[in-house]
Amino acid sequence: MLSKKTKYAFHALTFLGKVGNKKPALIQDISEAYGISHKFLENILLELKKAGILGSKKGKGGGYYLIKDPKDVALSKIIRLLDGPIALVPCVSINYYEPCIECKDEATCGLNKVMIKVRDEMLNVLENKTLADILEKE
Amino acid sequence: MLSKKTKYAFHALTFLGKVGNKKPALIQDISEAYGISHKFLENILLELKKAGILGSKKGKGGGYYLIKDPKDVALSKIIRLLDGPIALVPCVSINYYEPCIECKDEATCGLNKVMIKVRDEMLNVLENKTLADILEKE
DNA sequence: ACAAATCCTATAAAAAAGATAGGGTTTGTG
DNA sequence: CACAAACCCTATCTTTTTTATAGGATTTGT
Repeated sequence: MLSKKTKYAFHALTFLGKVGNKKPALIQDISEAYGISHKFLENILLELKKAGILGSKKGKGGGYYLIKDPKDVALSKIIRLLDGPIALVPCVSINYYEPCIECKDEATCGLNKVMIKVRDEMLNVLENKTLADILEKE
Repeated sequence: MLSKKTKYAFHALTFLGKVGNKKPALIQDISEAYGISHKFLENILLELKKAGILGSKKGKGGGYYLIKDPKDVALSKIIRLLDGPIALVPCVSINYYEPCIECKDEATCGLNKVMIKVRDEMLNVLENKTLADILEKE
């Protein structure tokens, strides 16, 4: 399951996508819209900013806004940023690869093989669906 | 990612599948084969037994053995048993459904829609691939 | 000058996962 | 029968991860 962090990120991005046009929205407004703790959301938005997805403006009239075109923000990007690997086992992760400690030989591991298949099917959706697809359906 | 519990379950099932023919194998032997703690694995095998996937025999010459035909053990079954939901958000889980607290209206939630798609693609693999597929590739 | 708002980092609290402990029960064998 | 082998069961402990909070620093508009 996705962490709350990631889910909240998606909701916040959706909120900002609806506001649109680089108009800054307040953390406050987003957190109230979804009943998310202000401070928790603050950390999340900051990460999204550092990743180049959001921009921000300080002081009165400030807030966060979407920098990227929603159709250029793949779901996979957000998940990887906040949750880490998408794959179900580390030994088939593309971005967070690690050998499985209990596995002596990856080449002859049957689990490895089927998990590659699962990963590919997940990525097929998550890399191709974007924030724009979420917005379109709201 | 899958928990270690689930990964270990897959490895243990593979081990037992290779032994085959309802010949009981010792916890000890499985745990040594993969470097898994004996006691931790014991709990896992017990759960698999309670779920009707494994059988066991006590006393000398005892152990655990596969009750089911490997091709009747879908990967999804093992994951759900030990890890819970396969879906990435609770509001699209088939077996562990829960509404998302931050979501006011599921019907108009864009995230919900794309996550149904992800879930279906995952299930398409996980319901159709079985222990037999893992065994075949080892 | 002041207030509004983000920025930053640290820490606390809660939950989940991983691991261990230890006695109970069943069963084969001499 | 006695005994040892092996699973059965449930509780607890430890570690890690996740979730949440705290509090001051910095920037900016009026």
